[in-house]
Amino acid sequence: MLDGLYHRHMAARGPYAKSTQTRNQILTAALGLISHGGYSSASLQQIADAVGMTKAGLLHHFGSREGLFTAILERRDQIDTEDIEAGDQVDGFIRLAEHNSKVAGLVALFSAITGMGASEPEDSASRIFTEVHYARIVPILTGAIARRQQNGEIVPGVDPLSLARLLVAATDGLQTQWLLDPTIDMRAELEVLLHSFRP
Amino acid sequence: MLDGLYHRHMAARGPYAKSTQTRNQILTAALGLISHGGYSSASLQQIADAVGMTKAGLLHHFGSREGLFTAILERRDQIDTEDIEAGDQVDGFIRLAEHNSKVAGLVALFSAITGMGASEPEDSASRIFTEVHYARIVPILTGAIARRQQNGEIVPGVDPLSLARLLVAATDGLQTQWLLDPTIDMRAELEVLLHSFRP
Amino acid sequence: MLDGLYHRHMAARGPYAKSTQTRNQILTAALGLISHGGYSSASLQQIADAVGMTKAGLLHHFGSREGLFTAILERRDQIDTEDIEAGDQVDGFIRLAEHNSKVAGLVALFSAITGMGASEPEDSASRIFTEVHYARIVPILTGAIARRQQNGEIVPGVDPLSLARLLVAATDGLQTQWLLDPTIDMRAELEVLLHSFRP
Amino acid sequence: MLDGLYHRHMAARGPYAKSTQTRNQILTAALGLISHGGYSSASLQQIADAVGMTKAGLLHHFGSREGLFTAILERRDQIDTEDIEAGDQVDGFIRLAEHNSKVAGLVALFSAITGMGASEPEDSASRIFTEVHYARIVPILTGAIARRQQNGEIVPGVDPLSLARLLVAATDGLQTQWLLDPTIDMRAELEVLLHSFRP
DNA sequence: TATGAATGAGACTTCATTCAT
DNA sequence: CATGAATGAAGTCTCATTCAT
Repeated sequence: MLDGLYHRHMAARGPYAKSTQTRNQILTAALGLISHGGYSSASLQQIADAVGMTKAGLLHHFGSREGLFTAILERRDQIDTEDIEAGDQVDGFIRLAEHNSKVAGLVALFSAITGMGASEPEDSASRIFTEVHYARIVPILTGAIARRQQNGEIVPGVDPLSLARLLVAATDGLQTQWLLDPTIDMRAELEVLLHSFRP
Repeated sequence: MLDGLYHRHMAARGPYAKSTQTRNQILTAALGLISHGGYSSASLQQIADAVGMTKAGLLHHFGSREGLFTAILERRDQIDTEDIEAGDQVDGFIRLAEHNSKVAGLVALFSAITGMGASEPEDSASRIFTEVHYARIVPILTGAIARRQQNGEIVPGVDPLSLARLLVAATDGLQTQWLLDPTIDMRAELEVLLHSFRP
Repeated sequence: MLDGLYHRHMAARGPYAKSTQTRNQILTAALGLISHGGYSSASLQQIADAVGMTKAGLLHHFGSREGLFTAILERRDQIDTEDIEAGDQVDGFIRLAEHNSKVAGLVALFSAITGMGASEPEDSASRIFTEVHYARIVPILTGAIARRQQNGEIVPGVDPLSLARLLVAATDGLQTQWLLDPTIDMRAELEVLLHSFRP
Repeated sequence: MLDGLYHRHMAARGPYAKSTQTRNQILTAALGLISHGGYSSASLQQIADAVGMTKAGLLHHFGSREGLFTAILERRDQIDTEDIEAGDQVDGFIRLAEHNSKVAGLVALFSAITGMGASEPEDSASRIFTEVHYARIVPILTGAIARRQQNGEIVPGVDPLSLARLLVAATDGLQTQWLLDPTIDMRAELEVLLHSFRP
């Protein structure tokens, strides 16, 4: 379709530039609102006000409120995954957990979406994100742990998949605790966990 | 259980007889709805329909939708705390995590409320529950872990508070994963974690 | 009716003394609230607060909110009727209209109850009051006007019933206007009306 | 009527096409319900059911229940005012009073809104309507009466403003009586009143 | 005589979403 | 690409009323 070509063409320099910029403004505004008043207070109306658009404008870009929120997490997840896969994957995972915790609202949004999403119907945006997230991160860590085991950095008796799940679970759970008490040192806690599995 | 007798006694003659019964019906209906359609689909209207009341009737008893949901978790938390304190506390905690996961909807509700609550304003019902929950369970486990350490059942080098937080975090995180994949054996996972801290 | 005698008797010394006093306090408080915030703002809760009772306490005395309001008007209607019948009835009617307009809230209550009551179902308290009120006052004035006609004080060609209705209607309508603009001189207006029917 | 054409024109293509139609359906349904069960029984829920909408849908169009009711009266008031100003104004007023009394519910609504509104706070919708209504009709009649006086159709000694108020008051009051007893001939009653002011 | 609890009804605000423009 | 209008769903507050004590 001409339409596709037209849009791809324009994207390089034309109206899509603005679109991408607009989308990023929206996502940033949403994160800011979440970090202030929590997940449930970040309504479409509030986000729209923050970026000077209407609710319908937001939905034009993201389809739904949940779609907007999962777009934030999805974008972050893809960046994170690339980073993790680039270097040592276990260390990368922990490093990212700590790093992301500095982005106000991101942990809160992740906590809320996965907390709710896990019980939602299968076609819900938050449920889908949650499933994809775990389906992406757990295998990566499982592989990394298996490799460490072969290198003798992790005790041989433990199932890599189990440890990967534990590591992810502990990270998620610690994020929730950290939201309530930011003095918690997530990285140190996770190091304690990993250390106990060293030979 | 003494608790049961006490309540049954009150129910038989006090002015709250009907109230207690009604409240329990409401809480049970709410759990059922959550287990079916997830947290966000359990609206006041649906719960009201399920127990044959109006929305205003529910709100008379619980003040708000969140108040209703936190009442479920609070009630469970109190029963659980008593059970945990009665015996071996670390084992009790793990046993309960597994046991509660058999009550349809309870894990989903806990996951949603703590996931959202952690980022809500300080006066929000879900935030308050979440804070109280951690303020209750972490010290209990910290003490239990310290005692195990003195008995030589846990390696001496680890900070009991850190391990308590890790244990709670892993449990919460595993519940989320379990909601998505109920084949996960939460108890076995947690045993792996604890085992790694044995001398 | 014996009932009337009985109540008057008990009021003087028996256990009803307190009741009568309480009822009067309630009615007075209700009138005060109406004069401040209008009919619809005078809720049972507000009246109860004003007299230091509970809503259920008020309803014990008056059965319903409308019952309370019509009790005020009914009591006033009976006093007024006696006054009117005692002297010249047309003058008495006009004098009372002016006199009552000095009791804050009374005109407002009458206006609201008759305004709504006229369209309510037949068993509604406000409807019943409204019907009884007109069924009481119109015949009295009809008779009085007929007598004035025979005395030559009113032109002979007019139907006494028509004029009575006109007089009552004008009085009611002027009360509404007076609520909005208290500078209106109700008595002077009604004198203009009556004057036009003089020979 | 030009007015009709104009509106029909807009309805055919403007963005408010559906809105105007919907609003009229709502107003008509509301009038119907009032004529059946009285002012207080016409709840938002009932009106919503009658037009196949939800309560929130109604409130989108009218802001509040009172706003809906005053919209009915306001619409009628504007049409009536145009009609009155077109011809002889005193006759027009009386003719309309009689004419409107044939629209089921309209008199009941007017009676209820003005009866209550006169005592409500200044920012209440019913209060505002009531004030605007009198501020519109009384001056028109005052002018018309003054002109009749100059033509020698009304006795010279009477204040046109007083008579205008009396005429409006009598009309409003008679409407209330007519609601209770529809055999009352409002037009004949008002002719009696006007006749008495002829020279 | 009076109360607190329970409860339905109603109004209204916020919210997300759809649709036509 | 973005908007305003329309609209259903939901939560929450106020209110009147009933009932058992």
